[in-house]
Amino acid sequence: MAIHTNESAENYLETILFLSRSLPVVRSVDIANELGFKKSSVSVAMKNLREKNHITVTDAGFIYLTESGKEIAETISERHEFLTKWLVSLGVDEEQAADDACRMEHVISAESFAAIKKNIILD
Amino acid sequence: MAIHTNESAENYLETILFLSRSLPVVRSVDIANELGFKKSSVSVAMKNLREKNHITVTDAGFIYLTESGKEIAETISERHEFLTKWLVSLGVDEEQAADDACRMEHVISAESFAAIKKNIILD
DNA sequence: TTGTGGTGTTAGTATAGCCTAACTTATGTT
DNA sequence: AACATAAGTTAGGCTATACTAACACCACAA
Repeated sequence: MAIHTNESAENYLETILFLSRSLPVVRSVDIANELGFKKSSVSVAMKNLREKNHITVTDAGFIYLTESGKEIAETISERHEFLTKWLVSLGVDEEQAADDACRMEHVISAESFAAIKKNIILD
Repeated sequence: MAIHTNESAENYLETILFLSRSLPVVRSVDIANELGFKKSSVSVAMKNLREKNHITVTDAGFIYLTESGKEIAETISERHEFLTKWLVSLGVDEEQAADDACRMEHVISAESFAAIKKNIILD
């Protein structure tokens, strides 16, 4: 049976990366808004990510990905984009595609994703 | 964020269907053996499935899918087979493919699965 | 200076799903 | 009869992840 080891953590990291592309700095509250979670939930999650050394947080509350955090975020983000585009190219509705991608991106092995990427040409 | 509403339940139902293909009757202990779970866990899960009317259980402990249970089980089972074959056809190792399929099968929307099935010809 | 809004934290709650431990019950063997 | 084995149940524990409630802090405005 699948153990969702880190799905939640992966999502937070991906969101931090995503937000960092449009915001000058990323704060807990930005993540909460983006994900529709309460700030207390994000606060606890950030504490965990800090303990795992996937992020650093400045005194001002600005959140930055560490090397390991960036690596995870980029992996998930790449999958997200690819899977979304792929589903859309198959005729799936944008929103639904993004939604499904958001769940699939966490459960595919590196091996399978590589195989999919190699065999499916987009654009 | 994804809410794994029924991943566990879906898996149990799929397993019941799977076992019913090779066993004369399916009992809790068979499910526990198949999934590598403890019988107490299965017992509780069966209680939930019973309450949701996805299975019926005879006095002798034989488990049968109801219409709704069968429908879910068949949906998931079809996805499992399709996704596994697909990944294998892309060069993914049998075991890894089955493993990934087992996780993907629960998170894909009906719309996306239909689109994938329509666009990918296997065999 | 006092008050208000925005941000973050902590504590405690709830649910899902697995686990171990302990128990009941039925069956079957000696 | 007595005990072992197999099957199922219940109670309680643990982890992950979200939640609400309550509070601390800061900065700015009246």
